[in-house]
Amino acid sequence: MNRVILVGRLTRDPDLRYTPNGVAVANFNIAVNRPFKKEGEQQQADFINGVVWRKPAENLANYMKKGSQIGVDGRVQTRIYEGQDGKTVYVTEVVADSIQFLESKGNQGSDNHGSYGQSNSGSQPNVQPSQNNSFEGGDPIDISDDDLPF
Amino acid sequence: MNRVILVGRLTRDPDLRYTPNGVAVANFNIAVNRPFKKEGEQQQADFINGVVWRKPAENLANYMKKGSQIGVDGRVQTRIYEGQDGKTVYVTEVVADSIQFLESKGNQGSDNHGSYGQSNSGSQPNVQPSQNNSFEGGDPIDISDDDLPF
Amino acid sequence: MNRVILVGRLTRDPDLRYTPNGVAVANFNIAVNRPFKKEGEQQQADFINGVVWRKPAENLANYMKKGSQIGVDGRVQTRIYEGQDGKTVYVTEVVADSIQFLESKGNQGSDNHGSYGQSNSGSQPNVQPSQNNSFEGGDPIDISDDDLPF
Amino acid sequence: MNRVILVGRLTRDPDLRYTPNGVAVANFNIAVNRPFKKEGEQQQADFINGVVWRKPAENLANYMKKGSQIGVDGRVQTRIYEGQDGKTVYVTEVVADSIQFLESKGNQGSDNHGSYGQSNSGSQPNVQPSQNNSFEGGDPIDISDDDLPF
DNA sequence: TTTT
DNA sequence: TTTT
Repeated sequence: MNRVILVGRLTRDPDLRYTPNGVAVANFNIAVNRPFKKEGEQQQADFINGVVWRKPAENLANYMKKGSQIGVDGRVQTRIYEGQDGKTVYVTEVVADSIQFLESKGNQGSDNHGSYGQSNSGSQPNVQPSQNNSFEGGDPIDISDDDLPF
Repeated sequence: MNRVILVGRLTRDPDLRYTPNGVAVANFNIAVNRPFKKEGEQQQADFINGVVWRKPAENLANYMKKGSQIGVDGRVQTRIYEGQDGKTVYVTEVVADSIQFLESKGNQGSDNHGSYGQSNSGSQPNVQPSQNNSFEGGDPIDISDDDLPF
Repeated sequence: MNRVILVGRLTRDPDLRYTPNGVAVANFNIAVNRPFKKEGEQQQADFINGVVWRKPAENLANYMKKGSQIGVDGRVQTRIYEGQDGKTVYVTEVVADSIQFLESKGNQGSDNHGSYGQSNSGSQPNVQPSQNNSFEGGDPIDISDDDLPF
Repeated sequence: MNRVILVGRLTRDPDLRYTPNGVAVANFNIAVNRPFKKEGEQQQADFINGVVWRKPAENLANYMKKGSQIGVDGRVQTRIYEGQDGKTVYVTEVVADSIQFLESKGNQGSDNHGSYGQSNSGSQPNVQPSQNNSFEGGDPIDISDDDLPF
């Protein structure tokens, strides 16, 4: 039994890539606001890394961008990899089984929600396979179909 | 919206400590088995870090130990702290609102489920405040009541 | 362990009432769309009854109305009561611990989303205690503080 | 977004049937204990109806029985049917995507956990298609593959 | 008695 | 640094 449900906003555009075997995988990060405790306190949030595979990965990259509100239904995954310095890195992230697009209408017709510079939000969707296969802050090496959880 | 539900087994005895203000907090790690994919594959699991505060922290440390099966209802939390080497460490963990003890009967009357040596499972419960306040693999410094999520 | 998370739209305005002791309780029903199975199929939904107590009940009635999108975090509750015909009625509903308002911006500035007539959406919020204490389709009799789940 | 997680005990043996097309479907009811409120109060529980399809339905009927502790991961479903008296009946139940068997070892070697009489727990598993297709307290008529949620 |  |  391992189930996570989150509703939050993407802190950057989803990062879509493809495994050597052509399987789509998108990494994303969402800000999930914590409930307010006290008057006058500023909003706090958890910034949670997520991964999603195959068709939902492409849909996420095609339709959602920085600032988009999404619902995530998935599970908590832990994995380890060796960092550049040879040290073991421990990763805890959410693997999404499905992602719901909230606010889709309001979002579509509007501006780019504060994305800029390094971001590719706006007119052209970021669905092209990346020329470099490293994950931003993730496993830089061996994403193969053997990693697929299904 | 931020909700996590896990059922798994403690990979070690819960680590109960107290903040300077006397608030109980327990760190734990549970192995949550993944569903079997194929015949003949060996069991895989996610090893998820958790924290629980106050009374449920003391209950966990008093009644559960390495190998105990528990259900966790909580939320995903991310936080950062500065490591010994001055680098920022990113932590993703589960903050438990409540913990259910599964298998309590079988566990009570039985042996110590493989705990040994450095473990304090068995006759004496590990509820005494620790003389040193550092977290194993966590924030070594400032645990005060201000950190409390409620 | 009993946890439910829903995201959907109110099918009518929330129905806010007060127990004899002045405790606020709101009944609501939300339509939760099922994922599309096939092209060309029409949208299907589950229509789930919910209850929420105290401050979140008043907030729901004050800020949300028919058509509003909400997230619900709660538990499944079953209860029985005796119907008008003397037969036992079995009720399964969701008791919300917390409700998140989604789409709040788009909703505030806009029209009344199809509410009319018998509905009180619009200018005057429906927070006044009702003169009659019966539940629409629920337990018609004894709502006292003893029923409170906390 | 529609997710339910429950941990509880079967209040009777699962009821396994087959659709005319040979698809397995099991109905079950689990008691989910509520958290204790006060010292001296007696344990309260919610008694929740569930359905599960295909292979997990057969596994549930084969391995679990009245009293077995299970974890359920699924969604809330509402449906209506016409009762014997011609009145519309509203049903709210949990459709399980997956069911985890808790306590499996302790359960296997032990006695029948209080089942008796009308129950078929014990040596022979209740996997045979029933000669009559009515659901105990459910839709008495048309269970066809069209009802399958996947 | 059903929402977009 | 991983549980049954």
